[in-house]
Amino acid sequence: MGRIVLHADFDHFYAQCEETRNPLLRAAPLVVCVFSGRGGDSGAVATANYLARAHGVGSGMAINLARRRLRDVEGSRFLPVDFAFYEGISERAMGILRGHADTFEYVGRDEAYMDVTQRTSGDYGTARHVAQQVKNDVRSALSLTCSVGVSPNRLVSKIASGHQKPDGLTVVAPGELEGFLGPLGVRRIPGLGKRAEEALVAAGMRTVADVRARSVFALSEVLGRRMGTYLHNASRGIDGEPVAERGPNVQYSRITTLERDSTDAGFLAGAIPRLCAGVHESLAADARTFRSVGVLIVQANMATKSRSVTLRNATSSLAEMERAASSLLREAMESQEVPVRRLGVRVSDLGDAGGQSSMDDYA
DNA sequence: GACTAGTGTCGAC
DNA sequence: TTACGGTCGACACTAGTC
Repeated sequence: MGRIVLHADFDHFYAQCEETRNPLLRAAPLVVCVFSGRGGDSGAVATANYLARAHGVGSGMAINLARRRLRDVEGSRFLPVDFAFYEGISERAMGILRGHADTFEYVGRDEAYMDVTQRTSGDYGTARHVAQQVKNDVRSALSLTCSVGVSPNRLVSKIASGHQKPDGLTVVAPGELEGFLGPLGVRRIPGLGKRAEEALVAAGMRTVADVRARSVFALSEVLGRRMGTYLHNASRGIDGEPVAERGPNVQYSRITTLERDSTDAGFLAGAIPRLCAGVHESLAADARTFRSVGVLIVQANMATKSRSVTLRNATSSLAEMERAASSLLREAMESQEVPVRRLGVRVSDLGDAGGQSSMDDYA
C-alpha cells in the first residue's frame, strides 16, 4: 500500500489570527510587522493578508516599502506582531491536525505534515475526505482557513498545499505526479531559493519539466552533487522522507537590531547579557545543556560574520555563556571596520540536562 | 582519508 | 531613490589533526 501524506498550511497565518480577534480587519489590507528597536518604521513585514498582497506587499519586505505600496489605499492597517497570541492559536490548531493523523510532524506555527496511510487504507478518495474534514474542523473551531495538499509524499504535498491558496485543497494521486509538477516554475520546489533559481535559469531551466529533461550529472554541475541529486528526484515527485515527530532543537539563538550602527566594542558588548538571558531562558525551559557558543554579526551592509567556540564541557551556566560570547565579540571586533547593525548569540552542540546537572546552573 | 571545529551561505517560516 | 526581523536547520568549504 502506497503512502498518503497531507500537508496543511495556514493562509497568511499571523494576519488571520489578527482578523479573528478583530473581524473588521478583514475588510482592508492588513500588514503584520516586526518593528526593530530603532523606532519609526524600521523593520520587516512578517505577513500580510490577501488584500495587501494584491498591492505587492509580502513577507520579508521592508515596512517602509510596504507603506509606500499601500500609501493610497484607504483603511490599510499596520500592526506589530504578537507572537504569544499566535502561539496560543497555533497550539489549538496543531491539536486538531494531530487528531487526524497516524503520524504527525510539526513544522512551524502554521504548518504540519500528517501521514494518513493507515486511516485511509491508502485510498485517495478517503484521503480527500480527511483533508476536507481537517479544513472544516479548523474553520469551525478557530475561524481559520488553511490550504491542504494530498499526495504520496511530503515533497509533493507541500507543493500541492501551496497550489491553490487561500483555502485550497489539492490532491495529486501517484499517476498524476509528473503532469502536476512539470509546468511549475523551479522555484516551487522546497529548498530551492533565489540563488539556485538564478543558476538554473542561467542554464536554461525554468520549469520542473526543464529540470526533468536534464541528467543528474548536468544538474549536479549547476548546483553541486547533493542539490543536483535532490532536484533530479524532486522533479519526478520522488521523496522518501517519512513523516516523523520533530526531534529536539539542535540550536537556540537570539538576535537583535541595535539602536544604532556601531563599531564601538563597548556599546555592542552591552547587548550581550540580554541576548544570553534570552537564549538561556529557552535552554532552561527545555532542560538542555550547550557546549558550543557563537556570536553573529550583521554588518550595516547586511553582510554577516560569525565566531564560535566549543567549550571543554557541556554546561547550562548563563555566566559561562556570557563569558564566551563576550570574548568572541571582542575578538571579532578587533578586525571589524564596517559598522555593526545586528548582533546575535547562538548555542549548539546541545545535550539533556537530565539529572547530572545542578539546577543552580540555571541561576 | 576520516574526522572535527569553525566560518559563511542559503533557505524556510 | 532607499528602505530590511528573528529563529531555526542544513550544508559547502577550509584548516588542522591523526
